[in-house]
Amino acid sequence: MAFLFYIPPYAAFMKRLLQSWFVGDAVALAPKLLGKIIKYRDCSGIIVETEAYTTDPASHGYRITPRSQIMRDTYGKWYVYFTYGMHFCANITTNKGGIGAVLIRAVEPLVGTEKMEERRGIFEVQNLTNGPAKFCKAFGITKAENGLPIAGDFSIYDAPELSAQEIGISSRIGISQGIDLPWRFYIKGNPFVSRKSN
DNA sequence: TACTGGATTCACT
DNA sequence: GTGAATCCAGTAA
Repeated sequence: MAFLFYIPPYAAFMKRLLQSWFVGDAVALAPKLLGKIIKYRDCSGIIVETEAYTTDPASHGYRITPRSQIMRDTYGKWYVYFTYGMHFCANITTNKGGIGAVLIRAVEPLVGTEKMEERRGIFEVQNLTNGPAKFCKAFGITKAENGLPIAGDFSIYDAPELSAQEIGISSRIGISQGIDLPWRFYIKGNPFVSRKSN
C-alpha cells in the first residue's frame, strides 16, 4: 500500500522498456521484472510476482507445439493462453532461438481499480490481481492479446524507485536435471503476492 | 474423431 | 482441505 504514495513523484520519470530489454534467460529476467509497472489500456499496476518457464517438464516449452512456438521464436511479446476452461494467463517471451517465457503471476493495482473491480465482479482491491488469471481478467487480457509486442497500449515501464525491494524466491526440482530450479520470484511482504508464494 | 488433462479460482466443508 | 467449473490444446488412433 505504501507504494501508492509514490506514484505522482516518479510517474513523470517512468521509462518504457523496449522490446530488446526482454531478451535473455527467463530465469534471469523474471526477478528483474519485479517492481516494473505494467500498463494495458485503462489499467496499470506494479509487477509483484513472476514465474520463469524454460524447458523443464512443467513448461509449455518442454515440447514446442503450435501454441507454444512463440516461446521459442520471439522475445518481447505477449504469450497469452487459455487454461482450465475458463482462465487466461499472460507471459512475456524472452528468447529467440532458445526457449523461455515469464508468467506474470500478480500485480499491485495502481490505476483503473474501478475498471478492474467491474471486470472481476468483486470489490476487494487486495483480491483483484493476486493471481495470474485474476490479473488477466482484471486487466481485460484475453487470447486476443496473444502475440502482441510489448509496446504501445500494452507496455512495461521502469520505475527505479520500486526496483530495490527485497525479493523472495521459490524453487522446484527440475525433473529433467534433478536440480533445484529458481521458479517463482516475488516482492517479499507485498500483500498482492498470491498466497502460495508468501 | 475422441479422449485427457491443465502454469486456476472459488465455493463449500 | 477438497472438489467443481469448463473448454481448449495436445495426443493417440
